[in-house]
Amino acid sequence: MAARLLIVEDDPALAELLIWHFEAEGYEVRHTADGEEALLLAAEETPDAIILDWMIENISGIEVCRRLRRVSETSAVPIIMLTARGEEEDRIRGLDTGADDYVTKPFSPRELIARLAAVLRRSRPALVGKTLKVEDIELDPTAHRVRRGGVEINLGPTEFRMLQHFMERPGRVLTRGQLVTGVWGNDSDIEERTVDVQIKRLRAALNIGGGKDVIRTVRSAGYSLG
Amino acid sequence: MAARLLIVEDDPALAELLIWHFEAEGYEVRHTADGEEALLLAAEETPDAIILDWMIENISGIEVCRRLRRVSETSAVPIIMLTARGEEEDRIRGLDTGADDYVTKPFSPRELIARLAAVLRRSRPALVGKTLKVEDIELDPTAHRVRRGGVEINLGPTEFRMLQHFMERPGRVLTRGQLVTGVWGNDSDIEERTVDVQIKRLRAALNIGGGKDVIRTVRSAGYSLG
DNA sequence: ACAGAAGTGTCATTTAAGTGTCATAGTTCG
DNA sequence: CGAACTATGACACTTAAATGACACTTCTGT
Repeated sequence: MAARLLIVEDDPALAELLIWHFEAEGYEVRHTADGEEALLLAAEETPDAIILDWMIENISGIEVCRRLRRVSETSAVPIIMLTARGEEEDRIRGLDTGADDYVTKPFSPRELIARLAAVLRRSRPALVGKTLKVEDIELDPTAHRVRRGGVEINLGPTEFRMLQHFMERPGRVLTRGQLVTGVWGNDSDIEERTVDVQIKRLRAALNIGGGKDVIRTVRSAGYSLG
Repeated sequence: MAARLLIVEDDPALAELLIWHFEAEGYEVRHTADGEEALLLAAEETPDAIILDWMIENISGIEVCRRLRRVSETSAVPIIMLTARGEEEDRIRGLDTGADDYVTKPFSPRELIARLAAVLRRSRPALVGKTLKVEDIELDPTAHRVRRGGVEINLGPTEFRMLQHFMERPGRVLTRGQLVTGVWGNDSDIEERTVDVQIKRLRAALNIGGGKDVIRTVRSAGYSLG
């Protein structure tokens, strides 16, 4: 599963360069030059990370950053800021605003790619080939394998994606809507009730060895793991 | 719950400076100058983050980093590297090795603190103040969880919204009218007396462990928390 | 290509949890 | 004491989630 990236950059030349490099790295890239549009896109598609230029049209990058953090859909998405200035004050303001890292222009694409990998390693370990662990459940994304208490568990594809989605966000409550877009994809017209059924199946599969239920139902909100 | 930090730094002056600053920020700090000892301490105490100098005695910081990543206890702990060099190659090697961020000497403590907060925000959001706290009650909005004195408490949706509403305005007296619009929404036609009932239910839930009542009734005005 | 197995989405139904209102009992304060 | 409020228990009602069944699709091995 390729990581999805949103690049917010209003210099067309730089944008193209970035898109080219990231696509070569296997990322799925969306791009906009406009801050307002960036907010919409981000909320709609919840990318795995956002590359954000400090100075863009309409609103400043820092303001975009702040607003991304305020919206619950995007509050957890890692943000890397691109900035032309090098002063420490600016750096700190960027970080306080909620950026996860910043890269000072001029930079080499290689550096930006390394930074992005580092940031993703934290937030979405599965995208960088790490096994996920929550309580006694282990999920190896590359081997497509799940174990509970050391015992291998068999999951269908949807169950697997759903479990991975949960394990990347342990403890967090996900609404049915978030699960639909996260597990089935952005443009699927799935009944929200179907989520319930899939949850039931996932539960059944995970508890097959007699373990206690690890999926918590949060009434009128959604479900969470662990 | 204070975040626990491990500082690995062999320059005594710098170490002391860092310890002083981080403790002032409320972190619980452990320190060692030795690489091997750092590995032991890290595995034993699994800190919430590690500040690691690039060049230390015995083994290089980069080697420590690599080995921290290899041990399962510490493989997920965020690492910030301190480095004296500024060359890009080194930066990238540091990140590839598994460091989550690096800071180039000389740096200001303020910057390091901001970086640390950024890194922790990713890995342990609960430690960076995303949860609301009033007296011995904690409410985590993303996990949809409430604890009193460390013990988990189960709330219905309305009770949860109501508690959150109070916790966002600690100490403030809210009239029934304000509560109706705040908790039920602007356009709800709810009896004001219903607020009383919901308050009673919230109280019952919060005092389930035998704690004293934290909701104050203000006669002819409303209610307040804390 | 084909049969059988495994997996998936939807619906109707059952079960459970939470909510709003009211009548009544209890408090507070002048 | 009595007026004005607030607390409480009961109950009917709403809303939400779990479940079982079933038709349909996708895989898998032959």
